[in-house]
Amino acid sequence: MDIRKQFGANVRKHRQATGLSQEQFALQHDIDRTYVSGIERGKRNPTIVIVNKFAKALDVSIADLFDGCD
Amino acid sequence: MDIRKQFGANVRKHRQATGLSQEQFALQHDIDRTYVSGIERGKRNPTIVIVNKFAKALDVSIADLFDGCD
DNA sequence: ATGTGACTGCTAGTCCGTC
DNA sequence: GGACGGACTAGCAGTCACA
Repeated sequence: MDIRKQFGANVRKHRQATGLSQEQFALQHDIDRTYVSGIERGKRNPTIVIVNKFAKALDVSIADLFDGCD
Repeated sequence: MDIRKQFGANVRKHRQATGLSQEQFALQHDIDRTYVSGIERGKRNPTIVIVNKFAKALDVSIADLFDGCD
């Protein structure tokens, strides 16, 4: 599976676990609304700094966001 | 600790575990030698596609490359 | 065998929208 | 609420000469 899709799926899973919408989540953590959308759909190829930002925002480890890769 | 430095340190650790020099490693996996150098020194902010490439080249999981990040 | 600055092409990251 | 498009700037990918 494409790593971008896997990463996006994990972001979505953990965001939904927080009960927040993409918009609420984006606003709360100072991220662009459309960027969250793009990430979750696997259309983006984020840098590790962004990965770190999402991990902290979702309150999960970075490893959790790469769960299922391989 | 800066995630770029942590990532770089982990890459270096696992590369050295293979017994290969930066140059040998770079040649073997079709990566530029100076790029490996930049990564290991934490001067680069690679994308997850690159992270995936390094994980496969080093034969470790992606989580291993983020070991020690909080 | 590795560190470093500089460079070009392209894309990551951001902002405005519509459906 | 979320998908998707266009446009823009900052910064990454990839490479080189040189130390």
